[in-house]
Amino acid sequence: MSRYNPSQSEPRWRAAWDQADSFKSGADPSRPKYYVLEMFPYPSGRIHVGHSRNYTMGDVVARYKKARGFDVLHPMGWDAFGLPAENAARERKVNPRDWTYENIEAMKGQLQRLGLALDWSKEIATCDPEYYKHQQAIFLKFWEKGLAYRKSAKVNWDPVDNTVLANEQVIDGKGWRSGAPVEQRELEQWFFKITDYADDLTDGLEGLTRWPEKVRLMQQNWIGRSRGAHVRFPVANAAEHLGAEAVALGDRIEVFTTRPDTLFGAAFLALAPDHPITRHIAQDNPDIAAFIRRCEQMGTSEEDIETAPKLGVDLGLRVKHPLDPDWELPVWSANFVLSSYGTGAIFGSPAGDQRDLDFARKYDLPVKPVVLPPGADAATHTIEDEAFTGVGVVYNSAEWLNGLETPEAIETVISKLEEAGLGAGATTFRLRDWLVSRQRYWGCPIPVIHCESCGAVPVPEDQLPVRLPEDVSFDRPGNPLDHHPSWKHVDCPRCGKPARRETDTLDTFVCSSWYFARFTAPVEDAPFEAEAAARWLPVDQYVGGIEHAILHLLYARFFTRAMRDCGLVDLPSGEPFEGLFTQGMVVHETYRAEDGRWLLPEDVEERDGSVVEIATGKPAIRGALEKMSKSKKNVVDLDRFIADFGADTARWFVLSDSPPERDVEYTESGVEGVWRFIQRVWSTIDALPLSETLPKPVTPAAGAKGEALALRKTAHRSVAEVTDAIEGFRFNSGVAKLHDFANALRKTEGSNAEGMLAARAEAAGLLAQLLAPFMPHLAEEIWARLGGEGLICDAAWPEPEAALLEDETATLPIQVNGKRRSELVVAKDASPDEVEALARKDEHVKRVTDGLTIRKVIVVPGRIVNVVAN
RNA sequence: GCCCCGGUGGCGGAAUUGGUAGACGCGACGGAUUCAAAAUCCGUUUUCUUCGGAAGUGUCAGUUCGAGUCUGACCCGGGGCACCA
Repeated sequence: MSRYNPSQSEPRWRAAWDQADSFKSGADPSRPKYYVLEMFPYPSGRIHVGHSRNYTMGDVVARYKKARGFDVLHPMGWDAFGLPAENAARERKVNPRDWTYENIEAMKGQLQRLGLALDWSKEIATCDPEYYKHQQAIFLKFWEKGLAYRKSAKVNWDPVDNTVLANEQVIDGKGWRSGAPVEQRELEQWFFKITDYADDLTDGLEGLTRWPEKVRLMQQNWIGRSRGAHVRFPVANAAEHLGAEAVALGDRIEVFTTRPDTLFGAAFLALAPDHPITRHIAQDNPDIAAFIRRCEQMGTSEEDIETAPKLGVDLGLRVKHPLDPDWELPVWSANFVLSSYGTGAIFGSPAGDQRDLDFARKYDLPVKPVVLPPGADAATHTIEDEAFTGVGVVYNSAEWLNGLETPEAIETVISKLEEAGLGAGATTFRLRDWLVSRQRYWGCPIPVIHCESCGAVPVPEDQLPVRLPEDVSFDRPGNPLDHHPSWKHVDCPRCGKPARRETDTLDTFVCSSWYFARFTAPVEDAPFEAEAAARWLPVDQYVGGIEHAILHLLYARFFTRAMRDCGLVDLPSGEPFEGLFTQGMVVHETYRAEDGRWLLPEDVEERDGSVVEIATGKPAIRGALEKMSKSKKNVVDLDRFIADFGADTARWFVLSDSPPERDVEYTESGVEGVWRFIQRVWSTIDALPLSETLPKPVTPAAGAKGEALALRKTAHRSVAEVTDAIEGFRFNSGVAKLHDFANALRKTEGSNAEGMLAARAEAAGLLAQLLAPFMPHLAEEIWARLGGEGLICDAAWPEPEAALLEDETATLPIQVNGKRRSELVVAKDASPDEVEALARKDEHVKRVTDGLTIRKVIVVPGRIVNVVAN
């Protein structure tokens, strides 16, 4: 009996796949296409077992779809621009380019050793000028179309990474990479007009039925569409308080509200502290200037905001109620009004909004309820400390409005406002435009030249790419492109006068917003071939981490729409990813020394129930299970793992036990279990007689009886079950079913029943085919051993024989009053009456119903019998 | 505070439309093999039990002939959003 040796077997099969060009896409355009993609990696160094889960899942799908007859595109590339390369340059004095390409080479080898069915002919690296020159062309196209623009705005500044960040990259007020608290700076920067698509991006979510509900919800919340109205309040005493500039600032104050139906409950207007009118009045009013300063000094952290009291100051300004000219309202400035949302101004309706109520109570402003909650009595309903924010019936308002239900009242008020020319229905969004400038070196240069006479001028297309200079110095902080002696000095392409090159680079999320399109045909003279993109897009199955739920996945959806509208891609929906799967991580135990150092799991051991560091003998602390990461020292290197156990073990392990969307814990014993399984499968195959005497593995063992028939049933049932599991992304269930199947096959060893050899040969062939997407090397080895034709990766997926999926008899559980008491073996086509009669005669049923009357017997054919007795 | 997801043996988890709860794996225990160990193989493994059976899927109620699955309230864990008008 031989053992299975992956280190000998696996390289042989990878060479065979390479030689046959097995995974080349587009080989047969008559087949339906299937595009499967895993989020491409950042070349950070080396791949560990944690990374491999993502690629393995995509690979199962790719291999399965190929077997199902699809022309599969499964490419791989490198999200190669980014800060770690610059940090490496600073710390180790290496060139970011060299560092990146070395990592790419190392990681490519690792991915290849994992046995992934990838089409490497489509490989791309975003830091390659061949890639980013097209990105620069797309940028210029967006600019031409008004989808890219430059403006001065308050932006998020990361003081550690020394660059600005998009809103999406600020998590809890901190930079997404550095974790440093973000500062606000007024800078002139490039933006993409993602807000143009805010509506469409929200509406499009509904069609993404193969996306996780959770991701769609997160995007919906992030875009934050609210429908309501803009309402303009005429200023009653503008001349007094705003002076000659009243007209410039507007003699009306516009607010946004989602509840125009509560307009008659208005008690005040409130402006943001940095609203232009607030600022203007503050020029001559020290009290208000002091208030603004005080608001600016307030923290922006979660805790600060939660505990911050409502603060405000009366600006002295008064406005007229838009639907009642005799009614004047005071105008305040309040710290809870944000200048960045809506119009930066609100009308306070204290009975219907908790913040307004808190504010009104504090400053003694009137609280008039105008919405009557369902079931409440108009005569007695009052508001104390809690506002009523729900829907109901309007009262205490204008005659024409009283008595209307909330939705109708909203519509009615909007029409009245429109008639009066003082408002209109409106939709606002939380989403802001995407800030894409970065003050970094290792990114795609923005192809713009700044000229004193001509302004910002696009680099002519025939001069693209604008290449990054390679002779850069990281000796001082800041952007090396700014410090470069010559790179930024160019002549204006329009007037020829000396000008300055834009030294900002594009956010690396721009690179990942269209790479999936370039994969379809990475040609030289275009971002991608329009025809190829039209055939392959959208991606049928995308696999990646949940951490990109908003960032990458939202940007890519925007970018695809923008490319569509620039005529670059023919994809009417604008949706790049038809199916999305967000996989869980591989987590592993962590250990720390008492002084806080992270320790490798192999550097600690258990002594008398507690953990100690082997080197020092000092106690160590067992930490939480954490996602594998270098900084926590709990990674398992993929090369090391493959050398010890083989790629198939890694693949099988990361798919076992936990559902794909949840985390899976890395354990030595789990890995050993996989190793045992592989050896057992191999020895089961090895126990079959030599291939010459065996039927070919695809031959049905027709006419089997008894034990042989039972094995055939198990085999064909397994085909159906494993197929379902793969289709439904339940790889852990597929793994379990394959365990069952392999165990069943193994149990038939030594049986001399009639027709058994043929049945075993057939089953072994089916087992190999079902294993193939999960453990492709072992599957090839078995296939060859059985004398299968060609490579198993080229074989068509097996179809179960329908007749073998059904039994002639059914085992029905019998319940009495819902409790299982017995079971009954009946013919599959037994009539309900027969089954009922048998159930009534059952010994256990008789015993349990002794002394009771059987009221009813429910027979669910083929499933269950329930006897109701009392 | 709002929204979403989850809670099943010692552990990871299975049970896809309401129909035999605990598949499969890990661990543990017992046995075989061995001078011994490793490896391997066989068996047991939800709990209680008077060995007939009884209880059991976070808690409490409900719907149903029948609930892990559906409904309501609550408890616990995880995630997202957050003075967003």
